[in-house]
Amino acid sequence: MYSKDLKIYNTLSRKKELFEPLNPPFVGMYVCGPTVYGDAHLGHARPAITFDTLYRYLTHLGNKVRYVRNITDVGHLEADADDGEDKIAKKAKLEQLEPMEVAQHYTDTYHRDMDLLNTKKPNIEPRATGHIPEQIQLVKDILAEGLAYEVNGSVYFDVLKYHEREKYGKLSGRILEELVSGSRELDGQQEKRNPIDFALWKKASPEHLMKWDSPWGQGFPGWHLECTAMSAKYLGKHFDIHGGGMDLMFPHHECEIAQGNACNHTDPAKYWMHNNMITINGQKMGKSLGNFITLQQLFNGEHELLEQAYSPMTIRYFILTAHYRSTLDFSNDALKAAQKGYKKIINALRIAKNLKFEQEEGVDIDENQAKQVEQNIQNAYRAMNDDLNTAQAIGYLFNLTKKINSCFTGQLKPAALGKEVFEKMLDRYIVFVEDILGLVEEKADIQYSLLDALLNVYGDAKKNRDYDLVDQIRATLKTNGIIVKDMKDKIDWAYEE
RNA sequence: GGUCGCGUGGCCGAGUGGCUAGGCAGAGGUCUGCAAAACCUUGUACAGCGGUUCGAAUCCGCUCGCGACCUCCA
Repeated sequence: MYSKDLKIYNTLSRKKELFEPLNPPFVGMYVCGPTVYGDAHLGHARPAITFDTLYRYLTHLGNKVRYVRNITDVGHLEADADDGEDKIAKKAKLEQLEPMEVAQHYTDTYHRDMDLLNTKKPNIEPRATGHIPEQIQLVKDILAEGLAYEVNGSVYFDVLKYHEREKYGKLSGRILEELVSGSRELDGQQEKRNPIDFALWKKASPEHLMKWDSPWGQGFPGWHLECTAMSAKYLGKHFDIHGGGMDLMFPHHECEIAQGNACNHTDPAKYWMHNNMITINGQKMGKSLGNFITLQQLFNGEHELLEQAYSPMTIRYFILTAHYRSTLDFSNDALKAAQKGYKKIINALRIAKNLKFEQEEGVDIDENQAKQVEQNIQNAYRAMNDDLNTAQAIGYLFNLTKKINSCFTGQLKPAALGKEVFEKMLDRYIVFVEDILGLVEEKADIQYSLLDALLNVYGDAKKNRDYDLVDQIRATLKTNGIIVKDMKDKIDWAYEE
């Protein structure tokens, strides 16, 4: 069989490490989910697809994975906000809606978009607002440890004191002294003993919409607390994998580590994984830069930077063609190329599902061809095992694509591969494309039985040399995104690339 | 300013001391009524300058360029 030794890059050690579950075959995986106060955009797609693929691959390798991804429906404090109003509440006022109504709406649209990208649902998708008691308990625990202090109804984490016990900054590589000297004075920091301290619990102003009773008065939980509370609740105090975008490394994940160590006396996760960022035409995506593209805009092409619409599977494929730790640049040229590549894979997938082995007289096994097939399968696994290198794995899949297409057109006889290798090739190809990479066929808006009937007419017309009719059928199908494939002994169709 | 990372052929994007990445685009070919699809062939790429080495895109140094985080953000 193929190697199951998966190596993943652990941000904590800055090295690729062999992945060894804490309690095999069970694997606990926590990924930072969206803050639901706006439509899902490109930046949400990458971590969702990256960790979906990890989830799929870990499962494929035989692990029993519990995948937890939170919904942040308590807005985080805004950086420069001096009114203590959180993101969700702010948007709510703007739209005259209840905060939970806003959260529900964007949770729904997030789910819709994630479904379109064919990401599997997490096993548990906890909401921050559903875990206020747990978060209050955490604050109490950290206070009891003497690593937090209360000021005017807010509670702050005492980073310096924590640092005496456990190093602060080990995930992001920050040096505490530099953080202290380099931090800026922001509004509302007068309460803190030190600028780098962070809020565990924040006092709510009277006009603040989302607030809860606590031992320190009415307020709401701090930036980083929900992940500590919910990961511990559902995965335990020490679990296998914690994932998220690189931008969350500091301060969010650093603070989670501090909180976890403060109250649970252990690092929350054994492996920390971070996907890199996305750029658009070489530029960082940002609301202020006017290149903020939502997934829906991408799917329907309605954005001034987009020359056309790009389907969800094109986006998924595109994201998988780069390694998750590399930055990935979105451009029309790159996406158009991705669209063609995706369709090439899917056309071969269709073929792989329908091909049957045929033994033929006088066809000997071509050892060289058979060996190439074996090696490409092995290499695809090796690539995935090497820190989830989907880009490289796809490269090997394209080599198999050629073999599959050749078998279909008759240029390579299945018998030349031998039954075992041939069937393994088809099986592994389907498993890789559909189960591991999560690439599925986006069906054209067309009835397949009618398509077959039309192709019969097409075949007859060809026999009768009625080329006007032949061309007409071709043209009609082409407008529906279907290409007719004429081969020596048969006729088939494919999605237009 | 501090910390970290990156610069690969026309484009995208793997690789990271010697072994074809791959896709898109381009060129030639097979097939075809013509096409398309598919397949085959085709690209002397690794920012620049030095250094280490038998050998460097891959290691080291410098220079230039780009980016990320430090501040809402995935």
